[in-house]
Amino acid sequence: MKRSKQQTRLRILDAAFGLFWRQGFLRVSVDEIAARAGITKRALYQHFPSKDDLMAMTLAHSSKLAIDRLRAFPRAGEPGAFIDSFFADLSEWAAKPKWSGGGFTRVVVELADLRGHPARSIARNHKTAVEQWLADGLATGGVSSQRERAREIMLLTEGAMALMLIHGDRSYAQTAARAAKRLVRKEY
Amino acid sequence: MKRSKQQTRLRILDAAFGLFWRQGFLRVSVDEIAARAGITKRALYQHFPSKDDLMAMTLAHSSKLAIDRLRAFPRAGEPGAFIDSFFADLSEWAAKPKWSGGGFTRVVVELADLRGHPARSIARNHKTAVEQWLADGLATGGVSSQRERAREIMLLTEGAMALMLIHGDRSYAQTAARAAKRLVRKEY
DNA sequence: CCATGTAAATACACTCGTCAGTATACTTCG
DNA sequence: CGAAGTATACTGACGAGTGTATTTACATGG
Repeated sequence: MKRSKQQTRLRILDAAFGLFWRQGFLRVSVDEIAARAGITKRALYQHFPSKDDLMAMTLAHSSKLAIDRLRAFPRAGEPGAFIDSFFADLSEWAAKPKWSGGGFTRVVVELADLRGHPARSIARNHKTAVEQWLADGLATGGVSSQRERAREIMLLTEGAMALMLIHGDRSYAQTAARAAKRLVRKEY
Repeated sequence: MKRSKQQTRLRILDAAFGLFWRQGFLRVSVDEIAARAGITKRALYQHFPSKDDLMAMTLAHSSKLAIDRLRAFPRAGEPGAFIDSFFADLSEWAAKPKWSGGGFTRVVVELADLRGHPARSIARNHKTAVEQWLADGLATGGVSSQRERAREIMLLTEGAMALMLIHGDRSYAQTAARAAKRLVRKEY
């Protein structure tokens, strides 16, 4: 059962991501992560020095994945359609049976009082990248003041995630999409 | 040092609120709460049967306080001014040195995978009440489609809390206020 | 083709700390 | 007396991280 270092590392990151995402940081034990990765705890600690580091690495890894996914997202064409498909995607994501909100925001909330935690700056960079991606997409669609519009869409997106989680009601994503489309209309 | 049952109960709720709000549910121990309330743990357990119940009672209590505070909020007059003062209040709140986001949202996020937890329905009711309060305020100001507009403002508010926490940048509240004002304009 | 070294992982017991919740006997105040 | 609380020690569980000896599989060189 010899596996390459990289391979095992990835297995651990995948396992950690799935668990952190569903149950948060504090409610997941290192033993659980190791078990899910099909590995012993001792072996896990040969790859990551501590649970906090593992969490930071996990976030960094899933940020990469999420941003790759965004890059593949259809962004050209009319901004209304772009916004619609963006929020439709969000809504579909939230439809997963055990959806527990966005992983990045969740982590930041959970570690809200720990200002210096490495995971927080990763989450910050991630959100900044998404906002930038939105601004680029809007500019491509001919929207002016893309920076402000992109921020507004970020606000609506984060709000939709929180309220969908609180109420278990996905229609908040639709409301957010309608609001976003009105906000980017030229006539306004 | 004889105190009335009600008095002690309130001291505990206050202590718990302060700690839960800053550090979340999991990161606070019952011992800490008791110490902060100036009481022994044993005495605390004569008022609340478990930490989970205490948390639920704490949320219910602080929901009452928050809604009383909202009721005292100036709501009459021009909707633009109403929205401005609402988000200004939010921004000021977030300026507190150790601000850690909204307590209700934080709790829901932290317990995201525990669907049946009593604290969650309290948070849900709270957000519903706030949304209703917003709709009433908008209607008073002559805004039409107040329900949809109120939902949009909720989205912007929750988003602003999340992003202010993530980035440590209060300007998201201003962006949210501007967006909200544009969304309620009659001409739209 | 086989020996042997070595990286990766196992098995498993153990330390140390934390924390929810309990038990029991005592105290204070009205 | 009785309600409210103190003091203090305890149980039982869980979890992060370590120590140590052992095993598996591949690589390389003879």
